[in-house]
Amino acid sequence: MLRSFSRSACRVTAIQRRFITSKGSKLLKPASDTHMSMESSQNSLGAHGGLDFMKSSQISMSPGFDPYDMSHASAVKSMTQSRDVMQLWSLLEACLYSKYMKRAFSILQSLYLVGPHRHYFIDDYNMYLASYVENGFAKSIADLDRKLSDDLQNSFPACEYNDKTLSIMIHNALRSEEVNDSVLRSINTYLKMNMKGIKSIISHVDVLTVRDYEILLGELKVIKSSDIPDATRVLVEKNISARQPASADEEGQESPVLNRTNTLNDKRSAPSRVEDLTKGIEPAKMAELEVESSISLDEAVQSLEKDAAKLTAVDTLGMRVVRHTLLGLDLNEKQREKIAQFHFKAEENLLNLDQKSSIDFFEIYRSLKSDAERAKFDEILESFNQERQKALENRATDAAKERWKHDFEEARARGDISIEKRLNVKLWKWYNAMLPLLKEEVKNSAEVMSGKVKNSTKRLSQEEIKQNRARLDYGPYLQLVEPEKMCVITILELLKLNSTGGVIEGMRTARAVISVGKAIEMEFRSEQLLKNESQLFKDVNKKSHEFKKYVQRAKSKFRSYKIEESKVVWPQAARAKIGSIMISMLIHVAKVDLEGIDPVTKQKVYGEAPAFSHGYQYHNGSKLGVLKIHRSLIQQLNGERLIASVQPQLLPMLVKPRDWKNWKSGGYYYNQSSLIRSKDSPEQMAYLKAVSDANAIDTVYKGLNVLGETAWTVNRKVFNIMSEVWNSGKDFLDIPGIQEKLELLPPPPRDADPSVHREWKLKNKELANKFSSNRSIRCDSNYKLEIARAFLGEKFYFPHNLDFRGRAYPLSPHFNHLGNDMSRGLLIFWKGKRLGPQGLTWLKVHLSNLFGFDKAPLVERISFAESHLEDIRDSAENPLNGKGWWLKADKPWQALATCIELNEAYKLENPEDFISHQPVHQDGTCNGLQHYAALGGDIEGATQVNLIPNDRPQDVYSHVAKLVQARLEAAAAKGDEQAKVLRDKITRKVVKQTVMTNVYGVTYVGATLQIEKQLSNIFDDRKYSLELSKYLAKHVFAAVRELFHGAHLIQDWLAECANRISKSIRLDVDEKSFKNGNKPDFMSSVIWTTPLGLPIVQPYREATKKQVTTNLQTVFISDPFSVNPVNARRQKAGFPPNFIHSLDASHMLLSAAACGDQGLTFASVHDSYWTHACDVDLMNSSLREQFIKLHEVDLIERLKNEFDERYKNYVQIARIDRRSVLARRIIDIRSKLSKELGRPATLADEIYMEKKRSQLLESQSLEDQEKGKQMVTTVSVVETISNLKELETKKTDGSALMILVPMKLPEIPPKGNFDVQDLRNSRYFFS
Amino acid sequence: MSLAVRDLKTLSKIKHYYGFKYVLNPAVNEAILEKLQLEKTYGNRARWKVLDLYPGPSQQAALFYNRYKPGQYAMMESRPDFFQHLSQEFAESPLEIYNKDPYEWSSYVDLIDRSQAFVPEKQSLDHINDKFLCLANLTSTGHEGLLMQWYACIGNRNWIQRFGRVKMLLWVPTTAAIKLLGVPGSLSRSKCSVVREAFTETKLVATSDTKEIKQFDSSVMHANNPIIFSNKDVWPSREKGISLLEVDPKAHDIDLDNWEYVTKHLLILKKTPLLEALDSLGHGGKDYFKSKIEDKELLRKTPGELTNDEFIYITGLFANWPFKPDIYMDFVDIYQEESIM
DNA sequence: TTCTCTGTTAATGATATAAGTCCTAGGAAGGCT
DNA sequence: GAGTTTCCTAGGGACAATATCATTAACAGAGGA
Repeated sequence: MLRSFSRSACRVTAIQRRFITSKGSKLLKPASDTHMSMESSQNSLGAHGGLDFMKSSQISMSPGFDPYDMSHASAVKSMTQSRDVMQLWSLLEACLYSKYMKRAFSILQSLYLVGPHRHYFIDDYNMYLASYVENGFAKSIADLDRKLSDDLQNSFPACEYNDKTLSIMIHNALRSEEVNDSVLRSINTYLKMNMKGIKSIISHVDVLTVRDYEILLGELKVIKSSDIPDATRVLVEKNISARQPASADEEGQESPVLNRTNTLNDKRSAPSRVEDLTKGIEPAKMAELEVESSISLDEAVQSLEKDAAKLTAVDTLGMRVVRHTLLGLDLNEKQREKIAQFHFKAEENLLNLDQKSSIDFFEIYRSLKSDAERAKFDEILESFNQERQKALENRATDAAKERWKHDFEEARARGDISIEKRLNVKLWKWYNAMLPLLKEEVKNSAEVMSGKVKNSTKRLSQEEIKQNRARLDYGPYLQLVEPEKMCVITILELLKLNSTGGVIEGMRTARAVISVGKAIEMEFRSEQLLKNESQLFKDVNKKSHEFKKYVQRAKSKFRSYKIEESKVVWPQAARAKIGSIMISMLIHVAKVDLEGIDPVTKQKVYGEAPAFSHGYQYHNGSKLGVLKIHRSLIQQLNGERLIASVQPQLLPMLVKPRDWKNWKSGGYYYNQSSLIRSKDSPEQMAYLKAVSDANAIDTVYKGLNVLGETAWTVNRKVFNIMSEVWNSGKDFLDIPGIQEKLELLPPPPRDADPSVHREWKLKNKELANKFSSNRSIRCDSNYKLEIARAFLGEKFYFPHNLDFRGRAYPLSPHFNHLGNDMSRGLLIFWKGKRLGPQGLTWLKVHLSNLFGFDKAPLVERISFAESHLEDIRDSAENPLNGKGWWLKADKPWQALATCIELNEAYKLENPEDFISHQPVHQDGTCNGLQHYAALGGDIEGATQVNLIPNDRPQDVYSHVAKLVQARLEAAAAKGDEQAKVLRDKITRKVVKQTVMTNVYGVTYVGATLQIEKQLSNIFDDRKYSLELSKYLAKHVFAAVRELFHGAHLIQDWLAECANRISKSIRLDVDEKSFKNGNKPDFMSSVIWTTPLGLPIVQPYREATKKQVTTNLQTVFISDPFSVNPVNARRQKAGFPPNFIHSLDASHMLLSAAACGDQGLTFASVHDSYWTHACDVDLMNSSLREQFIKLHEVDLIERLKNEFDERYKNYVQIARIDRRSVLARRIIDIRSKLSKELGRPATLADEIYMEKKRSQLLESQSLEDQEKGKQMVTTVSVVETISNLKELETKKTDGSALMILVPMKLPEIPPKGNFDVQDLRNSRYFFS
Repeated sequence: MSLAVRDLKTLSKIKHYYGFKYVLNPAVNEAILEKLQLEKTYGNRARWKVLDLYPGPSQQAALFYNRYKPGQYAMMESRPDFFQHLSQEFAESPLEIYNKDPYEWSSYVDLIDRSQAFVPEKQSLDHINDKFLCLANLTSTGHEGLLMQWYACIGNRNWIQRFGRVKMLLWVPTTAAIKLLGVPGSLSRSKCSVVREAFTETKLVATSDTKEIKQFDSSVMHANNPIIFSNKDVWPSREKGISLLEVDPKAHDIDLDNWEYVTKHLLILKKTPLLEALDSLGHGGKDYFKSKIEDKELLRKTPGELTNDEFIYITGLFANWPFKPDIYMDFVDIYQEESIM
């Protein structure tokens, strides 16, 4: 079948659809509105396999939507504006929180002046107004009325209030002492002023408190119960009935929440969106159920606890219930005792290891007999963990501080005055020294900001004036977080950054200041959430356990509401400034005690020196600001457990992550994370927001939520072994041993030959490099182990989000299943499943795979494991002192875990009865090539990567190795020396990595290095092996190209598309893009939509960095809001692999969703999919089905259509021979144009002319269309030419003429005959 | 016999100049030689050895040879076009041509030690070596690094400077000359000018009439009174000019390692008062030096205003600092890590 | 009172820093078949 | 004379940063019309 046939059908529909939608939308409406209108027509769009591609791609291409890729001038303008807005926002926010209402108001005035932002201005005003009210600036109702009308009429005439404004007014009215008639009158007026109905006013749970609702509903009776958002309603009603027991019945009858018609205005309160923990059950019912059970529990608690003799006091009722439930389970004596003594203090930091009397929840869970008990246990653990998670996320800094204090006091009590004081004692001292300094600074800058300090009044030195000016900049941010916390944060951050950035005993200043600033911002955000929360719920009766649930639910609703709402991030420069202030203060106070030898007197001397020192180092002639940590401190740090300094946002979660519902709501509870971690690409964010608002990427959310739902725990056995190895301090597998300090070579004599000096320098650099990379690996392993230790016996989850191509990653970076062999070996599923016959065999296969024996038929792999049963037993029972068979595996730690699992299973009479927690992996055969083969319909390629059924799995790497071998033989025969040397050295291993990464666009240099790594084992001479590697890399590339011809055609096509797109010009560019003559700045990046509807924007642009002055030094940081030309090279090089990654990511998410539907536990590492051993077959068939579903559509064709549509009317620059006919015609047109303009015409003029033509052609009026057809432009002339290719020349001199030609993408390479449906029977597809 | 001196017109036919620039006006070159009065230093012509590095079109070499007829005149040139040109030009002359790259340290070992083809006389450090002169052209911007290393070699007394205080006549880009000749307090004061001050007596002999020469410190122009030639006499001629430096090495006994560390770090903060700048030398630098330096006036100066003697003074204090940092760990290794999964 | 000119300041851009200089792609030329 | 090879050069890359100087833009204030 020919490609052209199958490809055209889809195109017509796409264009028609676009036509319909573009008519339906209004140009000037904000993007989100446009999409809403489109939503109605979406049903007809889902034709392609039910995936979200169509819906989403149309949104991002709709006429009103143009976030970034606009003309240079307007892009610059809007981006500078949005940068300004961002800065103003963050300032506004800061001022409001620190109660500088005056300054806040003037910021509002500036914001008001930003034209395009006007539409959203009312939100900012509301923020201001709410703060105004909250801080008691409104003396009375009338007072605020006056203010509002004055502001809106005089200061911001073009701004209209909205329902939120009204809810603030109501809230203010209800603040007054007594609720009398006049209050009621006012409230009634406000309610009547509604824009979208009373319900809309009432929906603002972030403004109105529970008490407010109570009064409105209970006392004033001006609203209906059904108007209150769900989560809050139950709470309000309960509260009312608690206050007025008499009328409880009455209210209760009214309350049943059956009204489901209230979704029109406020999506967020849609009752169908059930809160995290109560998935699938209608809230009201749920509530009833819980009330019942918890009340009865309450009673039971009393009776049961009377008997328990030695229960440790547990203060809250909630925790009593937790413990009670646990004790109610079927447990053995030891477990009971443990639980009885366990504190159940949620506030106890998980990371305070020494103080934690640990309880192994996993062990208890595993010992439970019935599913019912396990379910009950899970539920109760979840509610306990809910509290702990909150404590973890919010009290991290306090916990650290408490520990320092504790250690300090202990040391003092002991009278310990030795020089080698414990680290924490030092930290506590620093903290105490720093705090007053910081408080002083906070005070000073507060004074400067409130205008009390005038530079003119007092005589101030030049420096003070400068300092005060700077305070105006950073002052607002300094007021937001308690000084105590800021001190702790600063200290922790600096310790954490020790030896990063290639600095030997310290860190880069730039990184340090930004990290500190960022950490403070993070603290502010989560604190802010908490504060608001307690503010709004302060009147709620919390004493009874029964209420807790409601409060919790309402709070969680409130939180996600609030998180979604927050739009501000501090500008990088502000972070740096704050950070530098903090750090310079710490430098000032933090001291260490020293001893040293005086070089003159040779006496021992004692002294004191700053613990941190700011200086510079050179690298290749460029300066680098560094913050050095004193050596004596470094030595102490090496021995410490620094786990406490890990931000809680970087740890796994104790409870199920918040579901992804929206592009910026999901993951942690008190911290915002965004769906896509596109580092500072506002462009992609804009696209993402649009599709997210249109609910076009629900499959993505669904997949991610499945990943987040997977509960894990730490494999205690493996952990113990690892811990033993670790504590020995020796190097073992990939863990480097402890190294005391960096020993450098002594310098050669001064008058030695310069080459000797050079050698010495190089050697030392290498030593330092080795040292610090070992150190950082060991440090990283330490983090992993310590986190694992903290989570021993716990049930935890990994919240996920996506990188810019849509690949999923856990948010917690240190310890997760994507990590190295060590992390993976430590992780097992919380949930266990019986192996069964299939499970047992898969477990064996898994072991065989881990040994690298993964390309044989399954039977052989099974027998591999079976033939090593004795080794398995030995490894499991005697891992460190036995034969150490597991150490020979490719992935030893995971192999060990599997050995242990198998060994345990075989201890049973019937191993199939074993309850297994071990994840079993299924990996694709070079997953990238699988996608390429499917895209190209390339039969040979498909065979190689097991898309086509076969009784033996194909081994690509061996195959390529063979091909390379053949090439070398041929070359050797011709007398090629290098080929002769290499011909018998080609193994599977040598080529493996290169073949694999080739798909992902590895460069020639990268491949050379990979091969060199392998060859360096054979050849000693580094230079020689590098030379050979280069040579070999060429051959490997050629061989892969030969073998996967189809894939490479596609790859080239993708690259060429990216190349042309990133060198194309939009018609509405303006002169600014042409500032360097006829070399315009290219602004279009490659944008596409994944099959799941996720829009991907390649973020490769030329970054512009600027110097920002801070207290310590200037730092060089990039401004994410600047509009920069694209980096065409990177766009081109990145696109093919990124496209493939976006496909494998789609496949993963689809599979995740499918597996989730089937109730499988599912985890993935990009192209390696994990589940329980017994479910592997089920998962495999899902994987195949989803792969087929993905590739049923001709994705390349669809991509081209999308491109054609998105980059329609773009032009590119070509060079043609000046003497050709075409050239003469163009010159002719140009001279005419010049005459009209009265000046020489530029390329920009031509583009403008062409723009007019295309506007006419696309116009609705026939007359205009006709005009357009008549118009002759330099581009239209080219369109008439068919042999453009022939005319093009490469010459850059005078003989060539630069012309504009319409951008045309190359033709798609023909598709082969492979039918993806064949995959269904290929069992080695993933194995 | 006299060697032919080619003019600019002829020599500009050489295809590649590899980014180097040469003065190709015989009159200018003659004037320069006249001004240098080398005969005062090098009395014994027969035992006089001259090493000419990157001779290029070799107009200067021909003039030099014609004027002085030194006992040995060796040229080191490996660039194909120039090497070929030299081979033709001096085939029948006493001038020696070595096809070696002056950039490589090994070239000198080969020439001097291994092949013994050019063996200069080693002399003591109390005078300029009167049997060995080095001429070189380092006018390519890419070779500025080499120039600076040669200066460092003077301090280290290695490379050709192991034969005593060997005078060098160096053609360099004017911008480099400006940097090297910076005096305390001037705008162009930098580490390399301190190096120059510490190890050498360097004079500006000649410079082209491009506009950069305004940046020379007026005292330099005054004291050296250089020949100013037209930039048109330079080939290939661009807007940037070249200058000739006469470098006379000095004897010194500086504690080089510490001195390097101190100057390097202090000169980063050229315009920061010394007391503050000293803090960047290591943990507690400010306190230590404050207690050691009596002269408060010195502490108020900025590093850019310090003379080498003052740097040496500070170096002395630094060396005796009990808690001084490890000066050999003074480098960074960027580009490792940064692989966030 | 409004407007223009001038001096001041903030912001932005440019340049030097250290001191072994990486590699490869692309193009012109030169010497060969 | 076409094609291949060789050699040069530019040019991309990581001056993947920072201090300081030069230049420009912005701004305020004074003084004149």
